[in-house]
Amino acid sequence: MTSEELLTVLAAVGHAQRLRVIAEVAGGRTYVSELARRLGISRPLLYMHLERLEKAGLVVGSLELSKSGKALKYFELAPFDLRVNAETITAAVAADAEGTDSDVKGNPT
Amino acid sequence: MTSEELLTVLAAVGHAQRLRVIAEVAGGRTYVSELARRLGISRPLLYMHLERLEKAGLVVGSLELSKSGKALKYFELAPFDLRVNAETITAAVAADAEGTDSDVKGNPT
DNA sequence: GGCACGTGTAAGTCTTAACTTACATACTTC
DNA sequence: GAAGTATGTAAGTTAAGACTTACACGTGCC
Repeated sequence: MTSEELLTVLAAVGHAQRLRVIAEVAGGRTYVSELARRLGISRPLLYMHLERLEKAGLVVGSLELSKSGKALKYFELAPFDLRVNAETITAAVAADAEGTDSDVKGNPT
Repeated sequence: MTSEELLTVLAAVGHAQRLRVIAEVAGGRTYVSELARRLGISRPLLYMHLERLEKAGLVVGSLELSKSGKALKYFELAPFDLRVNAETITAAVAADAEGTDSDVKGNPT
């Protein structure tokens, strides 16, 4: 994991609104407009946050058609469990310095 | 842990420069000016980042006197291991709601 | 005393992210 | 076809961080 990837997740999660979004989505899948109402924020704003969370791989969205024919964009939580400690961070920063060699270390024994 | 506390850590760690700072300090304690040179950033800027990291409890600084009499501000890594997952986040957001009766959901227990 | 090296901080600039407003599109129901 | 609800995005404003420059202060050394 490069520091850029790590940063994408950390920066995504390092914001009050997005923390609330995650908490809400963790309670069950919802569609955007409904979520915006629940959180009391504007839909475009929520949209931006969801985009960022999705890019970080924390939530996944899917456009679905209700049986009434209306298009609803549902979001649900993606399984994630990131460890933030000195080891994770130094490894990520070191991965940058390694240049092109991505140095896959799934099991740093 | 409230979301504010969680956020302090996540926001502190969610920045490229600070990631590098942590990685560098993880390699051993150093004083500010030396660290600034190594990272190639200005001392006041580093100062700000260190302040933020310290506030988040990720590093600890101590002003020491070298035997030559010069004051050096040393920083070293604080032990930390935070888990970033749905559970941590929902718990933190829920902790906020405790004590504030602003929004009681339609699920009275 | 003047230079080199260190800490600490104030004040400004600049960049980026967050947020708002507004509009286009689509389908349902009345 | 107008009203309601939904998605999607563009364009603008505002707020927040990040970053720079500059200075005050202290100590050791030539």
